[in-house]
Amino acid sequence: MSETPSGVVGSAPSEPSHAPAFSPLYRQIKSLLGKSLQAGEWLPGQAIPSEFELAARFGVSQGTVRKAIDEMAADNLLVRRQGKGTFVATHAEQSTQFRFLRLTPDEGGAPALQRRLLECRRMRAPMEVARLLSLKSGEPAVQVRRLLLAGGPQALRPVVLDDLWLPGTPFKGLTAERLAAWRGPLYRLFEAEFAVQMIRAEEKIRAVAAAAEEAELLAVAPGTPLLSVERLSFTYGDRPVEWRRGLYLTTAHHYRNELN
Amino acid sequence: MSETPSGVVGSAPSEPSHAPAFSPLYRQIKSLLGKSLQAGEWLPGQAIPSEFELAARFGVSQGTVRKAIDEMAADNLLVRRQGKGTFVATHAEQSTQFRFLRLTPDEGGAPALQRRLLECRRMRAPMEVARLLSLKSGEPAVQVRRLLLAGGPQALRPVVLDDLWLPGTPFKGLTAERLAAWRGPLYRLFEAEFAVQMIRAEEKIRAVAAAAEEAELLAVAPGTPLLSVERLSFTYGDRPVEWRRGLYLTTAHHYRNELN
DNA sequence: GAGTGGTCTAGACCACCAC
DNA sequence: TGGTGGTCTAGACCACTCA
Repeated sequence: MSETPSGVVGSAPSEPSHAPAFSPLYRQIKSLLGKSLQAGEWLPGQAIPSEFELAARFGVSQGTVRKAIDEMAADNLLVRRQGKGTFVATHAEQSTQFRFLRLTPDEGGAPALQRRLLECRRMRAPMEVARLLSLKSGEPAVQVRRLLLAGGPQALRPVVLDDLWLPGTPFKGLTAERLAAWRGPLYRLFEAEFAVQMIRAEEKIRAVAAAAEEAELLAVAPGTPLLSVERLSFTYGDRPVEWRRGLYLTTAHHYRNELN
Repeated sequence: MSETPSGVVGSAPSEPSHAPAFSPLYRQIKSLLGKSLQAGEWLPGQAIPSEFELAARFGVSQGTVRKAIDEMAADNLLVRRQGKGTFVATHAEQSTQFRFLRLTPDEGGAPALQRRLLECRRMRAPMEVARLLSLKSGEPAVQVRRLLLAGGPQALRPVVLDDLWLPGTPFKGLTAERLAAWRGPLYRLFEAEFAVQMIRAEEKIRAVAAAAEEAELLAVAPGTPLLSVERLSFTYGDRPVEWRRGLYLTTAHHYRNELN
Protein backbone atom coordinates (compact mmCIF):
# COMPACT_ATOMS: atom_id res chain seq x y z
CA MET A 1 0.00 0.00 0.00
CA SER A 2 1.23 3.50 -0.73
CA GLU A 3 -0.96 5.58 1.57
CA THR A 4 -0.71 5.60 5.36
CA PRO A 5 -4.17 5.36 6.86
CA SER A 6 -5.70 5.39 10.33
CA GLY A 7 -3.03 4.96 12.92
CA VAL A 8 -0.99 2.34 11.14
CA VAL A 9 2.55 3.30 10.34
CA GLY A 10 4.54 2.06 7.38
CA SER A 11 7.87 0.41 8.12
CA ALA A 12 10.09 3.31 9.14
CA PRO A 13 13.14 3.24 6.87
CA SER A 14 15.65 4.44 9.45
CA GLU A 15 15.41 4.77 13.21
CA PRO A 16 17.53 6.56 15.81
CA SER A 17 20.25 4.69 17.70
CA HIS A 18 19.10 1.44 19.29
CA ALA A 19 16.01 1.31 17.11
CA PRO A 20 12.82 0.45 19.06
CA ALA A 21 12.38 -2.85 17.25
CA PHE A 22 10.71 -3.08 13.88
CA SER A 23 7.07 -4.02 14.19
CA PRO A 24 5.34 -5.55 11.20
CA LEU A 25 1.94 -4.29 10.16
CA TYR A 26 0.05 -7.32 11.42
CA ARG A 27 1.48 -6.80 14.90
CA GLN A 28 0.28 -3.22 14.92
CA ILE A 29 -3.14 -4.47 13.89
CA LYS A 30 -2.97 -7.07 16.66
CA SER A 31 -2.14 -4.36 19.15
CA LEU A 32 -5.04 -2.21 17.96
CA LEU A 33 -7.43 -5.14 18.21
CA GLY A 34 -6.12 -5.81 21.70
CA LYS A 35 -6.91 -2.26 22.71
CA SER A 36 -10.43 -2.58 21.38
CA LEU A 37 -10.88 -5.75 23.42
CA GLN A 38 -9.53 -4.07 26.52
CA ALA A 39 -11.82 -1.09 25.97
CA GLY A 40 -14.78 -3.43 25.79
CA GLU A 41 -15.68 -2.50 22.21
CA TRP A 42 -16.64 -6.15 21.73
CA LEU A 43 -17.73 -8.20 24.72
CA PRO A 44 -16.92 -11.84 25.48
CA GLY A 45 -18.96 -14.12 23.27
CA GLN A 46 -19.72 -11.41 20.73
CA ALA A 47 -18.53 -11.42 17.13
CA ILE A 48 -15.92 -8.94 16.01
CA PRO A 49 -16.20 -7.39 12.53
CA SER A 50 -15.34 -9.57 9.55
CA GLU A 51 -11.79 -9.69 8.24
CA PHE A 52 -12.71 -7.55 5.24
CA GLU A 53 -14.37 -4.93 7.41
CA LEU A 54 -11.35 -4.72 9.68
CA ALA A 55 -9.04 -4.60 6.67
CA ALA A 56 -11.00 -1.61 5.37
CA ARG A 57 -11.00 0.06 8.76
CA PHE A 58 -7.24 -0.25 9.18
CA GLY A 59 -6.38 0.31 5.54
CA VAL A 60 -4.56 -2.98 5.08
CA SER A 61 -5.25 -6.12 3.13
CA GLN A 62 -7.42 -8.89 4.41
CA GLY A 63 -4.42 -11.22 4.66
CA THR A 64 -2.72 -8.90 7.10
CA VAL A 65 -5.76 -8.73 9.36
CA ARG A 66 -5.95 -12.49 9.08
CA LYS A 67 -2.44 -12.94 10.40
CA ALA A 68 -3.15 -10.65 13.36
CA ILE A 69 -6.32 -12.60 14.18
CA ASP A 70 -4.45 -15.87 13.75
CA GLU A 71 -2.08 -14.90 16.52
CA MET A 72 -4.84 -13.70 18.81
CA ALA A 73 -6.69 -16.95 18.26
CA ALA A 74 -3.51 -18.82 19.17
CA ASP A 75 -3.38 -16.70 22.34
CA ASN A 76 -6.95 -17.75 23.14
CA LEU A 77 -8.16 -14.16 22.95
CA LEU A 78 -10.37 -14.82 19.95
CA VAL A 79 -12.16 -17.87 18.61
CA ARG A 80 -12.69 -18.41 14.88
CA ARG A 81 -15.74 -20.22 13.60
CA GLN A 82 -15.81 -20.96 9.94
CA GLY A 83 -18.86 -19.60 8.20
CA LYS A 84 -19.96 -17.65 11.27
CA GLY A 85 -17.29 -15.18 12.23
CA THR A 86 -14.62 -14.46 14.81
CA PHE A 87 -15.68 -14.16 18.43
CA VAL A 88 -14.26 -12.79 21.62
CA ALA A 89 -13.16 -15.68 23.82
CA THR A 90 -15.33 -16.36 26.85
CA HIS A 91 -15.23 -18.64 29.86
CA ALA A 92 -18.89 -19.46 29.24
CA GLU A 93 -18.33 -22.23 26.70
CA GLN A 94 -18.14 -25.85 27.63
CA SER A 95 -14.93 -26.30 25.68
CA THR A 96 -13.05 -23.62 27.60
CA GLN A 97 -14.72 -24.50 30.89
CA PHE A 98 -11.67 -26.01 32.54
CA ARG A 99 -8.99 -24.20 30.59
CA PHE A 100 -7.18 -23.27 33.79
CA LEU A 101 -7.93 -26.32 35.92
CA ARG A 102 -5.40 -29.02 35.27
CA LEU A 103 -6.62 -31.42 37.92
CA THR A 104 -7.81 -34.67 36.38
CA PRO A 105 -9.19 -37.86 37.88
CA ASP A 106 -6.71 -40.75 37.63
CA GLU A 107 -9.49 -42.82 36.07
CA GLY A 108 -11.98 -41.27 33.68
CA GLY A 109 -11.84 -37.99 31.92
CA ALA A 110 -14.37 -35.43 33.09
CA PRO A 111 -13.54 -33.53 36.29
CA ALA A 112 -17.20 -33.03 37.35
CA LEU A 113 -16.56 -31.08 40.52
CA GLN A 114 -19.00 -29.57 42.97
CA ARG A 115 -18.33 -26.32 44.77
CA ARG A 116 -18.84 -25.35 48.38
CA LEU A 117 -18.32 -21.72 49.33
CA LEU A 118 -16.63 -21.36 52.71
CA GLU A 119 -15.98 -17.67 52.98
CA CYS A 120 -16.10 -14.36 51.15
CA ARG A 121 -14.98 -11.22 52.89
CA ARG A 122 -13.62 -7.79 52.11
CA MET A 123 -10.46 -6.63 53.82
CA ARG A 124 -7.35 -4.56 53.33
CA ALA A 125 -4.99 -6.46 51.08
CA PRO A 126 -2.29 -8.25 53.05
CA MET A 127 1.17 -7.09 52.08
CA GLU A 128 2.04 -10.15 50.03
CA VAL A 129 -1.27 -10.03 48.15
CA ALA A 130 -0.91 -6.30 47.54
CA ARG A 131 2.51 -6.86 46.07
CA LEU A 132 1.37 -9.63 43.76
CA LEU A 133 -1.71 -7.74 42.56
CA SER A 134 0.13 -4.42 42.25
CA LEU A 135 -2.09 -2.77 44.85
CA LYS A 136 -1.07 0.03 47.16
CA SER A 137 -0.85 -1.10 50.76
CA GLY A 138 -4.15 -0.61 52.49
CA GLU A 139 -6.23 -0.92 49.33
CA PRO A 140 -9.28 -3.16 49.59
CA ALA A 141 -9.26 -6.78 48.52
CA VAL A 142 -11.72 -9.65 48.48
CA GLN A 143 -10.83 -13.03 49.85
CA VAL A 144 -12.76 -16.10 48.80
CA ARG A 145 -12.31 -19.55 50.23
CA ARG A 146 -14.00 -22.58 48.75
CA LEU A 147 -13.92 -26.33 48.45
CA LEU A 148 -14.16 -28.40 45.32
CA LEU A 149 -15.57 -31.88 45.79
CA ALA A 150 -15.52 -34.92 43.56
CA GLY A 151 -17.35 -38.21 43.44
CA GLY A 152 -20.89 -39.47 43.01
CA PRO A 153 -23.88 -37.93 44.76
CA GLN A 154 -23.43 -40.13 47.82
CA ALA A 155 -19.65 -40.31 48.05
CA LEU A 156 -18.66 -36.68 47.70
CA ARG A 157 -15.07 -36.11 48.78
CA PRO A 158 -13.20 -32.80 49.09
CA VAL A 159 -10.39 -32.56 46.55
CA VAL A 160 -9.38 -28.90 46.35
CA LEU A 161 -9.21 -26.15 48.94
CA ASP A 162 -8.97 -22.82 47.12
CA ASP A 163 -8.05 -19.44 48.57
CA LEU A 164 -8.54 -16.51 46.22
CA TRP A 165 -7.65 -12.85 46.51
CA LEU A 166 -9.11 -10.26 44.19
CA PRO A 167 -8.59 -6.51 44.02
CA GLY A 168 -11.48 -4.84 45.84
CA THR A 169 -12.15 -2.01 43.44
CA PRO A 170 -13.03 -3.84 40.24
CA PHE A 171 -14.83 -6.51 42.26
CA LYS A 172 -16.95 -4.09 44.22
CA GLY A 173 -20.25 -5.95 44.23
CA LEU A 174 -18.80 -9.39 44.92
CA THR A 175 -20.52 -10.93 47.95
CA ALA A 176 -21.00 -14.38 49.41
CA GLU A 177 -24.65 -14.34 48.27
CA ARG A 178 -23.64 -13.44 44.72
CA LEU A 179 -21.09 -16.24 44.70
CA ALA A 180 -23.32 -18.83 46.29
CA ALA A 181 -26.10 -18.13 43.80
CA TRP A 182 -23.85 -18.35 40.77
CA ARG A 183 -24.06 -21.43 38.59
CA GLY A 184 -21.24 -21.89 36.14
CA PRO A 185 -17.54 -21.15 36.00
CA LEU A 186 -16.18 -18.55 38.39
CA TYR A 187 -14.30 -16.79 35.64
CA ARG A 188 -17.53 -16.51 33.71
CA LEU A 189 -19.02 -14.60 36.63
CA PHE A 190 -16.02 -12.32 36.69
CA GLU A 191 -16.21 -11.49 33.00
CA ALA A 192 -19.99 -11.14 32.90
CA GLU A 193 -20.55 -9.14 36.09
CA PHE A 194 -17.27 -7.37 36.71
CA ALA A 195 -15.86 -7.01 33.19
CA VAL A 196 -12.67 -8.77 34.20
CA GLN A 197 -11.42 -11.25 31.62
CA MET A 198 -8.86 -13.81 32.74
CA ILE A 199 -6.50 -14.23 29.82
CA ARG A 200 -3.56 -16.22 31.05
CA ALA A 201 -2.02 -17.36 34.31
CA GLU A 202 1.24 -18.47 35.87
CA GLU A 203 1.33 -21.30 38.37
CA LYS A 204 3.94 -22.33 40.91
CA ILE A 205 3.53 -25.85 42.20
CA ARG A 206 4.97 -27.38 45.34
CA ALA A 207 4.40 -30.35 47.59
CA VAL A 208 3.40 -29.38 51.13
CA ALA A 209 2.10 -31.10 54.25
CA ALA A 210 -1.49 -30.40 55.23
CA ALA A 211 -1.77 -28.09 58.26
CA ALA A 212 -4.40 -28.79 60.88
CA GLU A 213 -7.14 -26.53 59.51
CA GLU A 214 -6.53 -27.49 55.89
CA ALA A 215 -6.49 -31.17 56.78
CA GLU A 216 -9.84 -30.89 58.52
CA LEU A 217 -11.44 -29.10 55.57
CA LEU A 218 -10.09 -31.68 53.14
CA ALA A 219 -10.98 -34.55 55.47
CA VAL A 220 -7.47 -35.96 55.58
CA ALA A 221 -4.92 -36.52 58.33
CA PRO A 222 -2.69 -33.58 59.20
CA GLY A 223 0.62 -33.90 57.41
CA THR A 224 -0.91 -35.51 54.33
CA PRO A 225 1.10 -34.46 51.26
CA LEU A 226 -0.83 -31.95 49.17
CA LEU A 227 -0.14 -30.14 45.93
CA SER A 228 0.14 -26.42 46.54
CA VAL A 229 -0.80 -24.59 43.35
CA GLU A 230 -0.23 -20.85 43.45
CA ARG A 231 -1.78 -19.04 40.54
CA LEU A 232 -1.40 -15.47 39.40
CA SER A 233 -3.97 -14.61 36.72
CA PHE A 234 -3.70 -11.77 34.24
CA THR A 235 -6.19 -9.76 32.25
CA TYR A 236 -5.67 -7.60 29.16
CA GLY A 237 -2.45 -5.65 29.23
CA ASP A 238 -0.81 -8.24 31.48
CA ARG A 239 -2.34 -6.75 34.58
CA PRO A 240 -2.54 -9.25 37.49
CA VAL A 241 -6.11 -9.44 38.82
CA GLU A 242 -6.29 -12.62 40.83
CA TRP A 243 -4.00 -14.51 43.11
CA ARG A 244 -5.05 -17.86 44.44
CA ARG A 245 -3.59 -20.79 46.21
CA GLY A 246 -5.12 -24.19 45.74
CA LEU A 247 -4.37 -27.24 47.87
CA TYR A 248 -5.00 -30.32 45.77
CA LEU A 249 -5.51 -33.75 47.25
CA THR A 250 -3.80 -36.06 44.75
CA THR A 251 -4.71 -39.50 45.92
CA ALA A 252 -7.27 -40.08 43.19
CA HIS A 253 -6.42 -37.09 40.99
CA HIS A 254 -3.34 -35.62 39.38
CA TYR A 255 -2.22 -32.38 37.81
CA ARG A 256 -1.69 -32.98 34.13
CA ASN A 257 0.65 -31.02 31.94
CA GLU A 258 1.77 -31.18 28.35
CA LEU A 259 5.30 -30.30 27.38
CA ASN A 260 6.04 -29.21 23.86
CA MET B 1 -2.45 -25.26 -9.56
CA SER B 2 -4.06 -27.42 -12.22
CA GLU B 3 -1.70 -30.40 -12.30
CA THR B 4 -1.37 -32.96 -9.53
CA PRO B 5 2.31 -33.60 -8.79
CA SER B 6 4.36 -35.86 -6.56
CA GLY B 7 2.18 -37.48 -3.97
CA VAL B 8 0.07 -34.45 -3.18
CA VAL B 9 -3.61 -34.81 -3.86
CA GLY B 10 -5.89 -31.99 -4.84
CA SER B 11 -8.98 -31.46 -2.77
CA ALA B 12 -11.22 -34.34 -3.70
CA PRO B 13 -14.55 -32.90 -4.86
CA SER B 14 -16.73 -35.67 -3.51
CA GLU B 15 -15.94 -38.44 -1.08
CA PRO B 16 -17.72 -41.67 -0.16
CA SER B 17 -19.98 -41.80 2.89
CA HIS B 18 -18.38 -40.49 6.07
CA ALA B 19 -15.67 -38.69 4.15
CA PRO B 20 -12.18 -39.21 5.67
CA ALA B 21 -11.84 -35.57 6.64
CA PHE B 22 -10.69 -32.98 4.16
CA SER B 23 -7.00 -32.28 4.54
CA PRO B 24 -5.63 -29.04 3.13
CA LEU B 25 -2.51 -29.06 1.02
CA TYR B 26 -0.27 -27.54 3.66
CA ARG B 27 -1.18 -30.33 6.08
CA GLN B 28 -0.22 -32.93 3.52
CA ILE B 29 3.08 -31.11 3.07
CA LYS B 30 3.47 -31.05 6.85
CA SER B 31 2.88 -34.76 6.99
CA LEU B 32 5.45 -35.40 4.24
CA LEU B 33 8.02 -33.24 6.01
CA GLY B 34 7.30 -35.15 9.21
CA LYS B 35 8.02 -38.42 7.45
CA SER B 36 11.32 -37.07 6.17
CA LEU B 37 12.25 -36.07 9.70
CA GLN B 38 11.29 -39.45 11.04
CA ALA B 39 13.29 -41.17 8.30
CA GLY B 40 16.32 -39.14 9.29
CA GLU B 41 16.62 -37.40 5.92
CA TRP B 42 17.71 -34.28 7.85
CA LEU B 43 19.37 -34.70 11.24
CA PRO B 44 18.88 -32.53 14.35
CA GLY B 45 20.69 -29.24 13.93
CA GLN B 46 20.89 -29.53 10.15
CA ALA B 47 19.16 -27.20 7.72
CA ILE B 48 16.28 -28.47 5.64
CA PRO B 49 15.92 -27.30 2.02
CA SER B 50 14.72 -23.75 1.42
CA GLU B 51 11.04 -22.99 1.09
CA PHE B 52 11.35 -22.53 -2.67
CA GLU B 53 13.20 -25.82 -3.07
CA LEU B 54 10.54 -27.65 -1.08
CA ALA B 55 7.80 -25.89 -3.02
CA ALA B 56 9.35 -27.13 -6.27
CA ARG B 57 9.78 -30.63 -4.88
CA PHE B 58 6.14 -30.90 -3.79
CA GLY B 59 4.72 -28.93 -6.70
CA VAL B 60 3.01 -26.31 -4.58
CA SER B 61 3.57 -22.62 -4.01
CA GLN B 62 6.12 -21.27 -1.55
CA GLY B 63 3.32 -19.89 0.63
CA THR B 64 1.87 -23.34 1.12
CA VAL B 65 5.21 -24.80 2.20
CA ARG B 66 5.59 -21.80 4.48
CA LYS B 67 2.35 -22.55 6.26
CA ALA B 68 3.39 -26.17 6.79
CA ILE B 69 6.73 -25.09 8.21
CA ASP B 70 5.01 -22.48 10.38
CA GLU B 71 3.04 -25.20 12.10
CA MET B 72 6.05 -27.44 12.55
CA ALA B 73 7.99 -24.55 14.04
CA ALA B 74 5.09 -23.95 16.43
CA ASP B 75 5.33 -27.65 17.34
CA ASN B 76 9.04 -27.19 18.07
CA LEU B 77 9.98 -29.65 15.38
CA LEU B 78 11.75 -27.04 13.27
CA VAL B 79 13.49 -23.77 14.05
CA ARG B 80 13.46 -20.87 11.61
CA ARG B 81 16.40 -18.48 11.40
CA GLN B 82 15.92 -15.48 9.18
CA GLY B 83 18.60 -15.14 6.57
CA LYS B 84 20.03 -18.58 7.31
CA GLY B 85 17.40 -21.21 6.80
CA THR B 86 15.12 -23.63 8.63
CA PHE B 87 16.73 -26.19 10.92
CA VAL B 88 15.72 -29.43 12.57
CA ALA B 89 15.16 -28.80 16.27
CA THR B 90 17.79 -30.19 18.60
CA HIS B 91 18.28 -30.51 22.33
CA ALA B 92 21.84 -29.27 21.88
CA GLU B 93 21.08 -25.55 21.97
CA GLN B 94 21.23 -23.51 25.11
CA SER B 95 17.79 -22.06 24.44
CA THR B 96 16.07 -25.45 24.36
CA GLN B 97 18.25 -26.90 27.10
CA PHE B 98 15.60 -27.07 29.77
CA ARG B 99 12.54 -27.23 27.55
CA PHE B 100 11.19 -30.19 29.52
CA LEU B 101 12.41 -29.32 33.01
CA ARG B 102 9.95 -27.02 34.72
CA LEU B 103 11.68 -26.96 38.07
CA THR B 104 12.82 -23.44 38.96
CA PRO B 105 14.60 -21.99 41.99
CA ASP B 106 12.29 -19.84 44.11
CA GLU B 107 14.91 -17.09 43.92
CA GLY B 108 16.90 -16.51 40.77
CA GLY B 109 16.28 -17.78 37.31
CA ALA B 110 18.84 -20.29 36.10
CA PRO B 111 18.40 -23.88 37.27
CA ALA B 112 22.15 -24.75 37.17
CA LEU B 113 21.87 -28.36 38.26
CA GLN B 114 24.57 -30.96 38.67
CA ARG B 115 24.00 -34.62 37.92
CA ARG B 116 24.97 -37.73 39.81
CA LEU B 117 24.40 -41.07 38.15
CA LEU B 118 23.22 -43.69 40.62
CA GLU B 119 22.40 -46.64 38.45
CA CYS B 120 22.07 -47.86 34.90
CA ARG B 121 21.03 -51.42 34.23
CA ARG B 122 19.39 -53.54 31.58
CA MET B 123 16.45 -55.69 32.51
CA ARG B 124 13.21 -57.09 31.25
CA ALA B 125 10.64 -54.33 31.20
CA PRO B 126 8.37 -54.48 34.26
CA MET B 127 4.75 -54.90 33.28
CA GLU B 128 3.77 -51.31 33.96
CA VAL B 129 6.73 -49.94 32.01
CA ALA B 130 6.09 -52.32 29.13
CA ARG B 131 2.51 -51.13 28.96
CA LEU B 132 3.45 -47.46 28.94
CA LEU B 133 6.20 -47.87 26.35
CA SER B 134 4.14 -50.24 24.18
CA LEU B 135 6.64 -53.07 24.63
CA LYS B 136 5.82 -56.75 24.59
CA SER B 137 6.19 -58.32 28.01
CA GLY B 138 9.70 -59.65 28.45
CA GLU B 139 11.28 -57.20 26.05
CA PRO B 140 14.47 -55.53 27.28
CA ALA B 141 14.50 -52.12 28.91
CA VAL B 142 17.08 -49.84 30.44
CA GLN B 143 16.60 -48.31 33.84
CA VAL B 144 18.53 -45.22 34.84
CA ARG B 145 18.48 -43.64 38.26
CA ARG B 146 20.10 -40.33 38.95
CA LEU B 147 20.18 -37.34 41.25
CA LEU B 148 20.08 -33.68 40.33
CA LEU B 149 21.73 -31.35 42.80
CA ALA B 150 21.51 -27.59 43.18
CA GLY B 151 23.47 -24.96 45.02
CA GLY B 152 26.95 -23.53 45.05
CA PRO B 153 30.09 -25.71 44.86
CA GLN B 154 30.24 -26.11 48.63
CA ALA B 155 26.53 -26.34 49.47
CA LEU B 156 25.34 -28.88 46.94
CA ARG B 157 21.92 -30.26 47.86
CA PRO B 158 19.93 -33.00 46.15
CA VAL B 159 16.76 -31.67 44.56
CA VAL B 160 15.55 -34.29 42.12
CA LEU B 161 15.59 -38.07 42.19
CA ASP B 162 14.91 -39.34 38.68
CA ASP B 163 14.02 -42.85 37.59
CA LEU B 164 13.98 -43.42 33.84
CA TRP B 165 12.96 -46.37 31.75
CA LEU B 166 13.90 -46.66 28.10
CA PRO B 167 13.14 -49.35 25.54
CA GLY B 168 16.18 -51.63 25.35
CA THR B 169 16.32 -52.11 21.61
CA PRO B 170 16.82 -48.55 20.37
CA PHE B 171 19.05 -47.83 23.35
CA LYS B 172 21.30 -50.83 22.83
CA GLY B 173 24.66 -49.22 23.60
CA LEU B 174 23.54 -47.24 26.62
CA THR B 175 25.77 -48.02 29.61
CA ALA B 176 26.67 -46.40 32.91
CA GLU B 177 30.07 -45.45 31.52
CA ARG B 178 28.51 -43.81 28.48
CA LEU B 179 26.14 -41.85 30.70
CA ALA B 180 28.72 -40.85 33.27
CA ALA B 181 31.07 -39.57 30.57
CA TRP B 182 28.41 -37.52 28.83
CA ARG B 183 28.44 -33.77 29.28
CA GLY B 184 25.32 -31.94 28.22
CA PRO B 185 21.60 -32.63 28.16
CA LEU B 186 20.49 -36.23 28.38
CA TYR B 187 18.12 -35.79 25.47
CA ARG B 188 21.02 -34.52 23.39
CA LEU B 189 22.81 -37.81 24.02
CA PHE B 190 19.72 -39.71 23.00
CA GLU B 191 19.29 -37.84 19.73
CA ALA B 192 22.99 -37.83 18.84
CA GLU B 193 23.92 -41.41 19.75
CA PHE B 194 20.67 -43.32 19.52
CA ALA B 195 18.75 -41.33 16.92
CA VAL B 196 15.83 -40.89 19.31
CA GLN B 197 14.35 -37.40 19.28
CA MET B 198 12.14 -36.40 22.18
CA ILE B 199 9.40 -34.28 20.69
CA ARG B 200 6.78 -33.80 23.36
CA ALA B 201 5.82 -35.23 26.72
CA GLU B 202 2.89 -35.64 29.08
CA GLU B 203 3.34 -35.21 32.79
CA LYS B 204 1.21 -36.30 35.74
CA ILE B 205 2.00 -34.53 38.97
CA ARG B 206 1.13 -35.58 42.49
CA ALA B 207 2.20 -34.86 46.03
CA VAL B 208 3.65 -37.87 47.82
CA ALA B 209 5.49 -38.62 51.04
CA ALA B 210 9.15 -39.59 50.77
CA ALA B 211 9.75 -43.31 51.39
CA ALA B 212 12.77 -44.39 53.37
CA GLU B 213 15.14 -45.00 50.47
CA GLU B 214 14.06 -41.90 48.56
CA ALA B 215 14.36 -39.77 51.67
CA GLU B 216 17.90 -40.93 52.24
CA LEU B 217 18.96 -40.20 48.69
CA LEU B 218 17.40 -36.74 48.82
CA ALA B 219 18.79 -36.11 52.31
CA VAL B 220 15.42 -35.36 53.85
CA ALA B 221 13.33 -36.93 56.58
CA PRO B 222 11.09 -39.84 55.60
CA GLY B 223 7.58 -38.59 55.02
CA THR B 224 8.72 -35.25 53.61
CA PRO B 225 6.22 -34.08 50.96
CA LEU B 226 7.68 -34.43 47.47
CA LEU B 227 6.41 -33.63 44.02
CA SER B 228 6.01 -36.82 42.01
CA VAL B 229 6.36 -35.99 38.32
CA GLU B 230 5.61 -38.86 35.98
CA ARG B 231 6.62 -38.14 32.43
CA LEU B 232 5.88 -40.05 29.26
CA SER B 233 7.96 -38.75 26.36
CA PHE B 234 7.16 -39.22 22.68
CA THR B 235 9.20 -39.24 19.52
CA TYR B 236 8.11 -38.81 15.89
CA GLY B 237 4.83 -40.49 15.14
CA ASP B 238 3.67 -40.16 18.74
CA ARG B 239 5.58 -43.25 19.79
CA PRO B 240 6.36 -43.32 23.53
CA VAL B 241 10.09 -43.87 24.09
CA GLU B 242 10.74 -42.85 27.66
CA TRP B 243 8.94 -43.10 30.92
CA ARG B 244 10.35 -41.46 33.97
CA ARG B 245 9.35 -40.55 37.45
CA GLY B 246 11.01 -37.63 39.18
CA LEU B 247 10.71 -36.85 42.85
CA TYR B 248 11.20 -33.11 43.30
CA LEU B 249 12.12 -31.53 46.59
CA THR B 250 10.20 -28.25 46.57
CA THR B 251 11.45 -26.41 49.61
CA ALA B 252 13.61 -24.00 47.61
CA HIS B 253 12.29 -24.82 44.15
CA HIS B 254 8.92 -25.02 42.44
CA TYR B 255 7.38 -26.41 39.29
CA ARG B 256 6.37 -23.54 37.09
CA ASN B 257 3.61 -23.66 34.55
CA GLU B 258 1.98 -21.20 32.20
CA LEU B 259 -1.71 -21.42 31.43
CA ASN B 260 -3.01 -19.92 28.24
C1' DG C 1 -27.51 -17.21 -2.24
C1' DA C 2 -25.00 -14.13 0.59
C1' DG C 3 -21.57 -13.77 4.02
C1' DT C 4 -18.06 -15.66 6.77
C1' DG C 5 -13.60 -17.86 7.54
C1' DG C 6 -10.03 -21.26 5.10
C1' DT C 7 -6.87 -22.34 1.36
C1' DC C 8 -3.80 -21.47 -2.42
C1' DT C 9 -1.40 -18.81 -5.64
C1' DA C 10 1.94 -15.37 -7.74
C1' DG C 11 4.58 -11.62 -7.22
C1' DA C 12 6.76 -7.70 -4.95
C1' DC C 13 9.57 -6.03 -1.56
C1' DC C 14 12.02 -6.03 3.15
C1' DA C 15 15.27 -7.82 6.80
C1' DC C 16 18.97 -10.60 7.82
C1' DC C 17 23.08 -13.33 6.95
C1' DA C 18 27.16 -14.96 4.69
C1' DC C 19 30.60 -14.47 1.38
C1' DT D 1 25.76 -9.69 -3.95
C1' DG D 2 22.93 -13.60 -3.66
C1' DG D 3 20.21 -16.54 -0.81
C1' DT D 4 17.30 -17.17 3.08
C1' DG D 5 13.18 -16.34 5.73
C1' DG D 6 9.50 -12.39 6.78
C1' DT D 7 5.86 -9.28 5.25
C1' DC D 8 2.20 -7.60 2.39
C1' DT D 9 -0.80 -7.61 -1.38
C1' DA D 10 -4.64 -8.96 -4.69
C1' DG D 11 -7.35 -12.23 -6.38
C1' DA D 12 -9.41 -16.82 -7.02
C1' DC D 13 -11.75 -20.45 -5.21
C1' DC D 14 -13.38 -23.76 -1.37
C1' DA D 15 -15.95 -24.96 3.01
C1' DC D 16 -19.28 -23.82 6.24
C1' DT D 17 -23.44 -21.44 8.18
C1' DC D 18 -27.78 -19.44 7.97
C1' DA D 19 -31.78 -17.35 6.18
